[in-house]
Amino acid sequence: MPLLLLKDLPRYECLLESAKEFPDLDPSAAEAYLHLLRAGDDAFGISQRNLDAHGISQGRFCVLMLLWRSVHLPATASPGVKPCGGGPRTPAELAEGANVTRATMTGLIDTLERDSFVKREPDPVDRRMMSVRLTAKAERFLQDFLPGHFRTTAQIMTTLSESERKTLVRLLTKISTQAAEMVGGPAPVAAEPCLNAL
Amino acid sequence: MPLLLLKDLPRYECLLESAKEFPDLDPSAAEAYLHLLRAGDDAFGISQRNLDAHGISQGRFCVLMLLWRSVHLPATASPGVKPCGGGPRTPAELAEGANVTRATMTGLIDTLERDSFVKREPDPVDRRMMSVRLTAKAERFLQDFLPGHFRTTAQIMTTLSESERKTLVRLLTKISTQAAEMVGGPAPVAAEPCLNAL
DNA sequence: GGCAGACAGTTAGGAGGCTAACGATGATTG
DNA sequence: CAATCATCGTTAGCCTCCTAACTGTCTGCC
Repeated sequence: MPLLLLKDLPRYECLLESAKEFPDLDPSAAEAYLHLLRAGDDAFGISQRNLDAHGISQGRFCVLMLLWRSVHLPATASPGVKPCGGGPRTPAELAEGANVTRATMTGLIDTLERDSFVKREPDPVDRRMMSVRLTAKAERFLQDFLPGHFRTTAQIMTTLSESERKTLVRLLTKISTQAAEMVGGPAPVAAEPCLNAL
Repeated sequence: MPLLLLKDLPRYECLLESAKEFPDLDPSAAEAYLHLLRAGDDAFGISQRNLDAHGISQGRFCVLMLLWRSVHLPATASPGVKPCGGGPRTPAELAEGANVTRATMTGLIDTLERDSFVKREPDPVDRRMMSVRLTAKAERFLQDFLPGHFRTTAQIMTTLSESERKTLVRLLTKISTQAAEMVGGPAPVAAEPCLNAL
């Protein structure tokens, strides 16, 4: 469980109470924000539990899925359809896809290779690069593991109707888009000295 | 950024494609699940950026907020209104509130105390316990930091109308409730030997 | 009183992220 | 061709989280 998070979210009245002291506090925004993090962490925790039971970490699973995608959803899908796969092969591409640094990816591939889930091979053309490949063992593992994983994630969303899911995705996409704009924007005012100047 | 996560979510058609191979894959559920984790991580990342700029980690901030709540939202709020505060004081209570282990809380308090944000005091009654208190420096820091923090979280939700926020909270609460039920339920089938038996 | 068990806080060691720097290789450009 | 710069994968060291085990203190039952 990666997120260090409040266990019990403050009730709405408490947010209103705090808003008296901090005019910048928008109660409905804060409520939405906290529920988003809480629900995300809850959902993540459920699938984490599933992964743990199979002795595989979220990071390793992510790498396996990226490699699996590059095998099972090849770039040349049906004609006239944009390709779904053609996924990453090199450590740098995998790091990009998994949203981690290359250094972290080196560590992940190290342990995956130690456990015989992947194999490194030098690129015959560009000698700076490596090529990472799933082993047969990993293929068997995924064939075995994925159905249960999909059932678990489906069960989390069981309580939502199809139209509710559509609505949720729409709202979440709005949030992600807004977040991306804020990241692209100016960095937050660094009150760097505040920590030590007090 | 705690979540190791796919950078680009698979498009819906790709989920449909994969569902052919895995009948257990519910495309709309998977889509909602992935967007939830992505949006949660995005929102978390934004506020993380804010915290980083002030040299404070998410974990430390969480502890400070719990302690702040116990000071500024006392258990005896307005008459007839359920108390908002009366927050935790001891390391064990803080660990419970922040959803981490007591060992982790020890480490957090260690560094907070090193930076003069909190002070440990032995409990005069029960000599097993400690009492953790915010220092004046921490109070000043929060007074300084929180307005910007609240503006940031409010900005993330800027794109959502009041009714959209209400809807979002309602759907997310459903998900959290469902997740809590799944956690309480039976543990996932542990295919323990699968890793080494292959 | 005395002892088993529960509980608070800490310590030790491991896993998985990160940044910063490195050597090796390839690309670009005079 | 040679110098410079970019890129790839790796290493080293740090931080924060975790689990497991330990010490000291309280509680309950004889």
